[in-house]
Amino acid sequence: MSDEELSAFELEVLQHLWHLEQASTPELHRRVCNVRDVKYSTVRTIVDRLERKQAIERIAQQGRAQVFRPLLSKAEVSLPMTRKFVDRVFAGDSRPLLSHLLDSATLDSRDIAYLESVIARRKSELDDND
Amino acid sequence: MSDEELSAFELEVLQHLWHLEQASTPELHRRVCNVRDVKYSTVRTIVDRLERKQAIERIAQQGRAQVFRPLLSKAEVSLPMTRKFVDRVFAGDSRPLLSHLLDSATLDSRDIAYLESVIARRKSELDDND
DNA sequence: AGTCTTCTTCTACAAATGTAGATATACGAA
DNA sequence: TTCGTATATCTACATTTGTAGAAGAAGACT
Repeated sequence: MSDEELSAFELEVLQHLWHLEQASTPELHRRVCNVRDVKYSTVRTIVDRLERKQAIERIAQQGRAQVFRPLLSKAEVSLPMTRKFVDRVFAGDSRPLLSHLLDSATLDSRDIAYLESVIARRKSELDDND
Repeated sequence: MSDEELSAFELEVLQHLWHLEQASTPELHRRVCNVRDVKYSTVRTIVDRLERKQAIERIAQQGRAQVFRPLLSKAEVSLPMTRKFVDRVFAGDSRPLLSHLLDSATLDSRDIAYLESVIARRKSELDDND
């Protein structure tokens, strides 16, 4: 079930689709080109691979261009990828990553208030023997 | 400067080296085999690639076995990889990852106390206009 | 209707990755 | 000192990934 690995480039295109909700291949090509220069057929190949991996689906035709939308939600992608990443890079222990992010992320007061509330909850849920 | 990408398998072997501080190829093979079954020459290939990427170096000979040690620290590997991961999977915004980890990580009271202190510091460092 | 464009589809290809076999060789034991 | 075995080295190969060209076809413009 959608458990194929997604490559860096595939993720890049999927990000655009998440952002746009849906998009044609030419549109995706333009978006990618805003960042770096790649040929249309390159992007098209990535789109095909995403479709084969059932990460996106065709939903319409705009002129001769096909329109796609994501089949996988951000969470469906990011949760398993995060697990794998933590396993690979942090030997399964997410705490160093957590503390690094807490230290380095750009956070405004609202973010901080939210994080405080999550920590407060985690604290209240502690077993006595922790 | 050590800016090559490290593959999943290369990271796995490097994790063992970080843990052991140094190890011979046969030792690494044994460790990897504790988890899944791979041939000696497979591990040896990975070790060679790590050496070519200057992620590890030979430091000794034990009988006919060569002993290696990491040349890259955990931080030297995990910091750039984390940046790339956040870019790819979270479009550069680490906050969703942060809150997911804060929510899901296994934390004892000591961990929580530490995280509280980091948040307190971040809070105290807030600009007024944040 | 004819032509120009723009997309699609197919094919290709080098590099990286995971995986392993074959062959040579140096240690260590007998 | 010889021999068996554990290691090293080298070669190989399928798959995935990033990248793109060629050829055909469907819309759009005149």
